[in-house]
Amino acid sequence: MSLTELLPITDLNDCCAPITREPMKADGAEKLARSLKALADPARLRLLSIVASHEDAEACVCDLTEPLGLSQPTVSHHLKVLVSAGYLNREKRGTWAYYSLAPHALETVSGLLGDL
Amino acid sequence: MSLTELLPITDLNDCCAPITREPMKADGAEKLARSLKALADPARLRLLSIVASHEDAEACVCDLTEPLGLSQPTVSHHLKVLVSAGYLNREKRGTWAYYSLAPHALETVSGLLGDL
DNA sequence: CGCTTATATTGACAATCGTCAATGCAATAG
DNA sequence: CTATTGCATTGACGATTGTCAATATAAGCG
Repeated sequence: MSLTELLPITDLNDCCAPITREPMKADGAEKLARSLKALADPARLRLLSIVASHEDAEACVCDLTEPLGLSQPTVSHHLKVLVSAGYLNREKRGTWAYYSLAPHALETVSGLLGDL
Repeated sequence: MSLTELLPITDLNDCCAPITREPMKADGAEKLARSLKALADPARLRLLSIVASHEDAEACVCDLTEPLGLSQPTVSHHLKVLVSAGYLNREKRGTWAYYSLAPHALETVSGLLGDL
């Protein structure tokens, strides 16, 4: 996945007309596929799920490395993919980086799948 | 994606308890990731969308090759991925193979994302 | 200033993926 | 039977991915 080309989830809203039964255009299909690819990894799904179940729905990298059983650079990499795709927000406070769920990102992509 | 290990979508229903705010287990994350990976490709999203917008929601390979601009073997490959993941059903009638949407597959995965 | 701690980046590697040309396999037509 | 048509499979190829070790950056502490 090329990180530099990821679009925020909000751009997905115009990937396809919501009600019509027309086939998806190539452009919309690529946008949606990019958003799904960012989600389609067990480590990233667990990261989202751990963040979601934390108090205040935020967590720092140190909270995430051990439960996943992956190295710290690998966790940082997955977090970057999720931020680039618009699923997570990143806030740096002091030495720590706190990740939190982006408000409607998951609902948006989930809704688009339902309309497919 | 290893085609032999794909599970039917129905198996996703026990990938994680629906309401709880517990982090996903590794096993459930892998199942859901496999289902999402099958979806996370522009050609496959367009295939689903074309099938969905057809009369009777079914189409043969000959209907699908030209609108995608991909070779026939490539289209057959993508269709196989979608069938293995449980998104499409395949019925052979005479020389033709007709693909149709599996009834609740997309809703299931879409619902799981919403609960994440 | 140097030392420690938390996170990010780089570079490498094996594994997987998407694609096509060539070929195989069934089912129908003649 | 042979020829044709629709689809599947195989094998190859470059491209992308997930992972880690090593290194870099940056913030706080002494």
